[in-house]
Amino acid sequence: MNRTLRDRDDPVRCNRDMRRATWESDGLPYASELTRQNFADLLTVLRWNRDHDVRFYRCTSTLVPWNSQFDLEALPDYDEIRRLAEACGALVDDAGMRLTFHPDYWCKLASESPATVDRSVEAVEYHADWLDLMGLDRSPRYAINVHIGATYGDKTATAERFRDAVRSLSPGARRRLTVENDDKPGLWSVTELAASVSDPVGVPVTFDYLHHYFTDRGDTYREGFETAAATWGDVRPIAHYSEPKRLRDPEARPQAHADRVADLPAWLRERADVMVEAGAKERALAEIRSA
DNA sequence: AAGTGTCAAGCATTA
DNA sequence: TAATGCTTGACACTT
Repeated sequence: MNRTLRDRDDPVRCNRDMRRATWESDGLPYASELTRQNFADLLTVLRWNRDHDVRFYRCTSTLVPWNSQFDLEALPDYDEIRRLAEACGALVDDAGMRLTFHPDYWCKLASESPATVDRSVEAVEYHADWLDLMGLDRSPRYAINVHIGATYGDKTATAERFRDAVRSLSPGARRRLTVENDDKPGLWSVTELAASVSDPVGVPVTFDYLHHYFTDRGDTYREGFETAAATWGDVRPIAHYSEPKRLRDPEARPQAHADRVADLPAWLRERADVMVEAGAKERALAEIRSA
């Protein structure tokens, strides 16, 4: 989100949503209206980003609320929504910006439950539909970034299920999928992802700097990044950078992200497009640029 | 008008 | 066995 635009008297935001009861009573027409407003505001955010030299944007997964329940073409305002989406994509492309999605925590492609896998595959697919609607390349340049996010007590079997889910994706979804290292020691490190997911089925690994602290397996940050970077082929790698909130607030969980960042490593910026993950969002970026 | 608790989706971890 | 966090807003309800 963009805090500057969100905090205006007339807020600009792309995550208008509704609850189940509203979906059941108001259905597609209301979903269409929210989607239209979300895309209209996405265009405003992207213009702001272009004008302020913010070249990397993580878009909300609530861009099209309840999209698991319908196809985009079914929306009453589809034509207008498509025009707005195409304008968003053209702006991103013309300005050389990157735009990524990060499906929510319940997107579990390697779940032991086939129904959960089906819903998760469907979630990745509708994120890909949005990127297609915007006319953006089917490439991890415009990533749909997920975590495996679980082991189910058996990493080998979990990796196998993840690979099967990847193989079941449509080309537009599969070619944009990336997988990120987790933030708990028992879960997935960059080395494990590179070996069990990237090498066999070609999914690039997003290196998250803070998460590497919890899953480093003895590798330095640079070593972890190099392992991940090698999985990106011709596409410039994505890295996530954030600092622990605990540096400023001793009560905070070790995994919690700080509102701001102080030190964005130069070596990382040289090799990757870096997404700053900070509570203060674009303000955190402005502050390190002016420092 | 402003504040509070709960809400579609899944796991690992901690209490 | 039950909270908690992951992110933040929608909505119903209370003040």
